[in-house]
Amino acid sequence: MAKIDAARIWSLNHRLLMAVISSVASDITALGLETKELFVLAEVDAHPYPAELAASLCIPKPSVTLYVKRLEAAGFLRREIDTEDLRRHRLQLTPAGRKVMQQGTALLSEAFGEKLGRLSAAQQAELRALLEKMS
Amino acid sequence: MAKIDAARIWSLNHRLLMAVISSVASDITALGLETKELFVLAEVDAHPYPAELAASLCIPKPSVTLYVKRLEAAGFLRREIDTEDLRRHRLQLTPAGRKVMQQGTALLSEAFGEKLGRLSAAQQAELRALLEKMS
DNA sequence: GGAAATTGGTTCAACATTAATCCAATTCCA
DNA sequence: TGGAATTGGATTAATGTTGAACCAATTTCC
Repeated sequence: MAKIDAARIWSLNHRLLMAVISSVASDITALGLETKELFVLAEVDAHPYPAELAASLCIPKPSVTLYVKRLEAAGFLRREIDTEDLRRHRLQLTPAGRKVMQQGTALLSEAFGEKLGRLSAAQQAELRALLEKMS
Repeated sequence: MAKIDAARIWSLNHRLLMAVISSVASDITALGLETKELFVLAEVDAHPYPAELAASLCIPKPSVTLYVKRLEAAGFLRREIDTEDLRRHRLQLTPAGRKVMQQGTALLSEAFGEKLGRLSAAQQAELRALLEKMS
């Protein structure tokens, strides 16, 4: 059962996440960014370099280049050459970027929260713990 | 905390799934289909009509048209006009399609199983129950 | 019965993504 | 030290995806 079940759990999970993301996609674009760009924004604090973002988010480097370029043009991101390594671009959220990131994150939270709401607080904590253990 | 935490759980989960999928992508394409096509194949038994697949998988109709066309050309899928409703195309896995679907699913299971393996059997069952409750 | 609205699926043109390739800065190591 | 290998990031040409519009079958409802 283990093998089959893993695929089933994966697929359940995948559909759940996809349903959530597509339910908020239009609200997110109303904030002035695409959902993929929101993922990037939300990771910048933890991974302030494009190469790190690409690895962390499992997206190709050229995509990161593109998203960062758009986010910078929109005034959500600032980039400066790293003084330690002149190849690297250190990224930083602007105040506007942080605001829109928090708004987008709140939208996601709200939508996912509707699903999470079917669980008790203890179960939510349990879910989080299980996911963290797997990460 | 509820709001912030929902986004955190969502994001944890998302990264986990993306990491799994990208780790098996090349093995799946070696089977002769794309990962997106595998998702379609794996849903055909439960949702044998393109419109249902689009809704169930949260992908646009034109994409389903394309994937189904490719899967049919590859001999993994057969389609026939539904006698009840001449607009509908009833889809059916071919033996080859079922085989490759099972192989692809097994790859996914194996990769996800490595993550799942960090949980006890009881915890795995718990995770599944939580996800089903949310779906 | 039959016009209007809905639904299943396709097409195509516009748009988004990415593999392959490149350049520059850095690191490795003989 | 200095040439080879590696790494960060950008570019571009090719590929993948999808919104908008479409046609045909079905359903609704007057």
